[in-house]
Amino acid sequence: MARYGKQHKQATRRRIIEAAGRRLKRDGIDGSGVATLMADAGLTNGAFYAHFDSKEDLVSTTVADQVREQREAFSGQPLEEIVRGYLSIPHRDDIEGGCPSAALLDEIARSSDAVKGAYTDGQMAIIDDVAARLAPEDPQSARVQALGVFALMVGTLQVSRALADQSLADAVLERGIRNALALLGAEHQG
Amino acid sequence: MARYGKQHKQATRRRIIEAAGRRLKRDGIDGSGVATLMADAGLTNGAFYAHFDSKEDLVSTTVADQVREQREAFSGQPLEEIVRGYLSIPHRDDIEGGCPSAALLDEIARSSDAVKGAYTDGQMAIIDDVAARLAPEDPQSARVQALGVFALMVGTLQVSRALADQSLADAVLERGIRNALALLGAEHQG
DNA sequence: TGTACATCAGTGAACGCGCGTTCACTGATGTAC
DNA sequence: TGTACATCAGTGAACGCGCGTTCACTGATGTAC
Repeated sequence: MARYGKQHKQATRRRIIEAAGRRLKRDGIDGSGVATLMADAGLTNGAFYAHFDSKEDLVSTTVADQVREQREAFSGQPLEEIVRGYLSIPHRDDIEGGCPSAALLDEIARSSDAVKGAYTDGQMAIIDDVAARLAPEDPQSARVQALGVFALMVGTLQVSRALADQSLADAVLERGIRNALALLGAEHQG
Repeated sequence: MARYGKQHKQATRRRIIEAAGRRLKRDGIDGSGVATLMADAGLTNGAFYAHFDSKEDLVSTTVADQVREQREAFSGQPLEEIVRGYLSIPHRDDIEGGCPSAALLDEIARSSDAVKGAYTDGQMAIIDDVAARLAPEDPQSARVQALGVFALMVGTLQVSRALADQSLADAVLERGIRNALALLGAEHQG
């Protein structure tokens, strides 16, 4: 029935989404053209529409995939390790391999509802994971706490990336770790 | 000598820069075309190059102007009022009139060195203003502290803007205020 | 086992459009007399 | 005071280019016999 192996097209689709994850974080959504995104996956522009309805479809799919990957990267790690890894120099210096929120948050905010929805759904899953560990008995308050810490981490990474003065940029990361742990610890024990 | 009043062209330039401030924050850098930017100022595309060397020139100029305006908005206010104003619902809901960092930080990070430099210079002036008030006797540590609080505020505003659930978005702002004040107060007294 | 065939993933040229930029021009302005 | 003029801010059409998208096609694949 199927002329090609069943996994063939699906594997190509995966390849496009993974390459797009890196490209979008590096060059932004508006800064990444369909032809470039396809070339990154080793294909030409024409094949694109056999895999996605539109560029927006790819962007929604990729954002969802990126956030899911971020969630997996966090899973199983102690909270303190998550914070230290997130606010590390390697993560700061690896925009295209790093957290999609830090790279794309304000462009996502300007995007269509489909993209925003894909982002929010995935991000809230991460928040709920953390909240469940913080205070399973008071999920509503724990969510807000987790979001507060997450916002601090995203902002800190962005600021550290924007600073030209490297020793200052490094110091901001260190301070960010201290601040994040304080916000986690105080509530956790209180 | 001058056929038009001296202030005429200068006033037009101002008009372009101010309109561009709003447009860039609303639609992003890549999302704002020269023709649209000029139409916002009540002009046509052709006149653009009598005022700026290139789109990049306008972007650098506008980013610098926006950050300078943000600095003025902060000046004279007590730190606590700055935090409460920044993390307020009106500011969250007014992207085009609000803080350029919250609207554009990750797009600025992807821009040319000219744009990044214009941003960093202005932003560090704000940071130094705050640092001088926090701990004039230890400017280096106060700078890092001020940057840490600023990063928290930027990240919190972005996250609050991205959340679809409004009551959650509002709660994140409230928590952000508490967190920012804690980071200011602890150090201030320690 | 070897060949003819149907499938369909991927190619590459073309579409209309908006981009940043250039330029010949228009016409309102302030000045000179 | 009224007119002729030089200035120059702003107009609008045009440039080459890359965008997102479409489509006729190619050619490698697995299947049928």
